[in-house]
Amino acid sequence: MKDQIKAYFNRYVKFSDAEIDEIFSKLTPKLFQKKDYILQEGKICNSKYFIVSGLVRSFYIDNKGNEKITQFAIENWWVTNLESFIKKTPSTISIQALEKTEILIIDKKELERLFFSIPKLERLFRIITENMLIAIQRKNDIYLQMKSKNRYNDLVKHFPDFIQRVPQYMIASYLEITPEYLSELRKS
Amino acid sequence: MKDQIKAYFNRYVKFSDAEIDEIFSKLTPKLFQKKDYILQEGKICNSKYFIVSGLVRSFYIDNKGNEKITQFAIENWWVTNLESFIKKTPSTISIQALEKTEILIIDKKELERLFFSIPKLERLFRIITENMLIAIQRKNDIYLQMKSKNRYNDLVKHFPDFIQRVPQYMIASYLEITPEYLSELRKS
DNA sequence: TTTATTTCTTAAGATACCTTAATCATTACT
DNA sequence: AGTAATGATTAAGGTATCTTAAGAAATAAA
Repeated sequence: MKDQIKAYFNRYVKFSDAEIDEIFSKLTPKLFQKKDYILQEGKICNSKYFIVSGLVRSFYIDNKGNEKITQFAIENWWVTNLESFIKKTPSTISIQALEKTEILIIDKKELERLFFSIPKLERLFRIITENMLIAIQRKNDIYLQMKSKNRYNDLVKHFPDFIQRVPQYMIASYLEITPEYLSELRKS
Repeated sequence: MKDQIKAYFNRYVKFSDAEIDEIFSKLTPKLFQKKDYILQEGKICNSKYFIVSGLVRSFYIDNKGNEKITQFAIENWWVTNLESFIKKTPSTISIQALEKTEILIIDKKELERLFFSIPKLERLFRIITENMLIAIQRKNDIYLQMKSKNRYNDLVKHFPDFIQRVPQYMIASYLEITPEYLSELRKS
């Protein structure tokens, strides 16, 4: 696991082994079983979660009581509710494991301390945040332009994993359509 | 103008006057008239743009030839096409002034140099990027949950400025509906 | 293997939003 | 002031997607 972390952290910024050790010592591993909650809506999110293996979803319950999935995340992705994390407000989303999932937890205060002791880490997190922003903008652009049929095809093409590992009704939720309509689309 | 910059940069991180001077010396002021392009689709975006005063929009042309506005930005906001800026790929959007707009331009290479000479600046930009991510996520959530009638009401409530300063058909584009349908909504 | 639970499909009727095209209102130009 | 250009409204008919409700299929539990 430490090798995976080392490779991941060295991807954009080079850290010494001593720095990696220091960072690693602040990461708390935790194993989540399928359906376990990593973060519950309404709680304040004081951590960022690094997925070592497995699959999770972020979702909230809309005013009609339906689950709306905003994100899937797999190995080597970070998940958190950034707004709650930054502003210490109650989280508007829940994060839940869809498979048995190994996670490394970094506490907000520990991360702040690490930013001061290892400024390069701040650089890494700036870059990660930029990449997230790009990803989320790209998703929006695609959704803006495409009808749902094409959004589904796009997802199948770029993330075939998700299609296989996630039930159809969750895919529908992520695509912002009803499961019934997705079923309809798949026929044609 | 320098006072405005100083206040802005000191909002999240405290800089010395010498540091502010160094940063300020790398910012190139430029005045854009209404309808001038700050960035053209297809060009590589090598700068971030800080709006001192005025109003701009980001937009692209969809496959039917319609303009789709993805963002408005006013004084004290940064605009850029992050994907193009980071990956040096052709920009998928254009940025255009909707009013006479004063801009400070920071070149990518200069910014990288400043990050090394003033590490605190990296911190500021990490925070700015996080705030942008939060804003874009919030917009998405609102758009996911709300029908267009409510999205319009929400915009009127939170950004009354835009409604007054921007023609209705651009508001419609931003809300992802046709001008005709927005007109319909406004009646009721 | 049987039963229970979860997931997927089908179909009919409803609604949000779009398309087109014409008219009206406003602002800018000469 | 008069004409052109731009922006806003109205209305009719069409399409994408949702709602509800029921039944089929697959997976998990007993």
